[in-house]
Amino acid sequence: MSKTADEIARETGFSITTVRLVINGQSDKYRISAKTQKLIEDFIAIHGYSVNHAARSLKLRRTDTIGFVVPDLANAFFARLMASLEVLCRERNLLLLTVSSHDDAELENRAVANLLARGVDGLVIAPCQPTPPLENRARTPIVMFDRDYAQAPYPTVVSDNVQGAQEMTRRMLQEVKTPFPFLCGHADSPSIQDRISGFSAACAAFGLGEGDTLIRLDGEDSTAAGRRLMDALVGDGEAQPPAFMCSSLLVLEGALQQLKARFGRIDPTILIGTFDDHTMLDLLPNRVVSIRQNEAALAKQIFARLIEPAGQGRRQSARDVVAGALICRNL
Amino acid sequence: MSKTADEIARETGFSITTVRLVINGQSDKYRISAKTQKLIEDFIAIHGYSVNHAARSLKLRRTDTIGFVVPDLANAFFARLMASLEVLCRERNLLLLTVSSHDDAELENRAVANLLARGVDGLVIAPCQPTPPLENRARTPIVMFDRDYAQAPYPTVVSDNVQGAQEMTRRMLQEVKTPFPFLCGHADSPSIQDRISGFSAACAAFGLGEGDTLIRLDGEDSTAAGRRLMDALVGDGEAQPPAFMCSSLLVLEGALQQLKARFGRIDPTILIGTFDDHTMLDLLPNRVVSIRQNEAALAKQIFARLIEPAGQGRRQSARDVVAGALICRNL
DNA sequence: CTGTTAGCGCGTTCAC
DNA sequence: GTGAACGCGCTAACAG
Repeated sequence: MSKTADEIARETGFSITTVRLVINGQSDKYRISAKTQKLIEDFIAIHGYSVNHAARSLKLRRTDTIGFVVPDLANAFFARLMASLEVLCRERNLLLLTVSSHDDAELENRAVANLLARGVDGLVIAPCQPTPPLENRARTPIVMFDRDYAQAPYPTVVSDNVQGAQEMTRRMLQEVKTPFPFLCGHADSPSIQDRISGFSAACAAFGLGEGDTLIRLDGEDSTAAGRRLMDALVGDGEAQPPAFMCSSLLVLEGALQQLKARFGRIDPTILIGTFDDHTMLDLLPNRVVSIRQNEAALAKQIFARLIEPAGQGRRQSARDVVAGALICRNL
Repeated sequence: MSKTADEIARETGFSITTVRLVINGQSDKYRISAKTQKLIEDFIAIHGYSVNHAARSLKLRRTDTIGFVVPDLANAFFARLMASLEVLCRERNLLLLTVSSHDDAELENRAVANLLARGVDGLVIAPCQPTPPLENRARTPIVMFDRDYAQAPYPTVVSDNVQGAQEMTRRMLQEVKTPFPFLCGHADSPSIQDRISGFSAACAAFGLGEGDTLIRLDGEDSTAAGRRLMDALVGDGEAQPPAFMCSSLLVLEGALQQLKARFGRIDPTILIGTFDDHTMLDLLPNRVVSIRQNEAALAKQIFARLIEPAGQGRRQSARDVVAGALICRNL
């Protein structure tokens, strides 16, 4: 460990105050003699000094840390969001404490409690359950994102799922000009509800009736769900669907796996739509439309909500919506 | 904020020691009367209590945190490793502080310095440079992984790249029975050197001479590098290579992008080999061989090295090697 | 069984 | 220009 301010004072013979003034750059303000200053600075250059964050936190009641709880960092979206948040934190000398909940409500609660107990100065949560029972006694600023469970007593930032679904659906209809199915995992989550709304709206705008709006639901968001949904879709038929849309990359993966298992290959003429983007979609020969969330913009908005003066809308649980981008491949 | 132990003592009328004994579950040991215990527990149940980590750290000179520095969390390998490490940490009530260096030496140094200054109890680094100039004055246990820059003064844990490359090459030769190129990004890194050794060894074992061992190098690990390498490989020729191997997913992506750009499509008969695995490789119709690193085993080994008593081999900078798994698709 | 005490290192305030 | 002292909340050792 570097020296403490006390040690420096003792070993240089100056008083602790003098040393501190130099360390904190207030030497001019208090007219410390130039040579004293130089002496101390030289000593530090040799022996080093770094503040003891524990002591500092204890005194200032502030840890210079932000907690971040996500369902799963293996999900590229969360990883990218984390990267964006990290940049914002670094600019302000904050450290991001990231914990994954593995989509487990119990783990999520423990993570939140732990971070709160460690006195984070702010907390960002992508909840995996409707009601994170936060006993937030410290009144730590909290922001939720990604999933907007309506009742949340905290500001929430989400991507514009309605708009995204609508755009993607419109683009796909323009291409195939006929109804196509929307395979939805994690059907009970609010974001998915929004995506369904957007899909339905675009279908209606295209003149399709209720009966032509083909939505298939599954409870979980996984490749298994994708396989189930695709299995139910193709049934015993001999034809691969000309087009379909998925609620997430995982569902898409499962759906494609199922096609491959069932037909031995993926028909390259299928038009594919999916939420969330991934460079590996480049590998498909198919026409692919996807919605990429704007992680940087989301992070910026989250951060803004996090550090905005308390009471300025925090109580009203503001809800921010950030647009995504439509990405087209091979068309 | 929850009450402090002092407040609880004052407000219940007991002494701070009594309160603490109850809090720390040592009430039996010190024979605190049952009713005193109940009184205090009830008070806490109502008003809450959680230790102040800052004060605790200040006193115990221990933060119950582990620092983790990686080049890039968008890289699925690091994300998975982080997840594995997190589990190990949680079991021991440690919090993982993860920071990305974005493959920037300066950021890496700052991250390391910052974490060290914050007094992490251990530090795990996937270095992006040969010499992380660590002024580790606190003698914090440090473990390096993923990239083994030989001189590292700390224990290092890496995947068995020689063995992995050898196995993959052997499997591919068995399939195509003819020399094929190895496209290498980030050629100066030690892991890549190992992969090249393995590749060469397998080629030699197959009876191929030096001239048939086709290795192509690029300085960086990126899709751009992959495109460059593939471009140089196919030149003006009209044929796609029957088989090739890549040093990473990024290089593979770039190589495939280039094929697509050059020939309009990716020949599905190409045999592809790559380091690092990704479920999206399922989407390719091609035969694909890949090496998946064993993140859980790596994490376990890293953790073991991190918490092992200092001096037991730490100084000798142990080097652990963990085997990866060969994954075959469509063959 | 319970109470008292001495720091951990830092920031702040007041005194020389 | 410089020094001394207090308190943040906790742990640990010792004194009843």
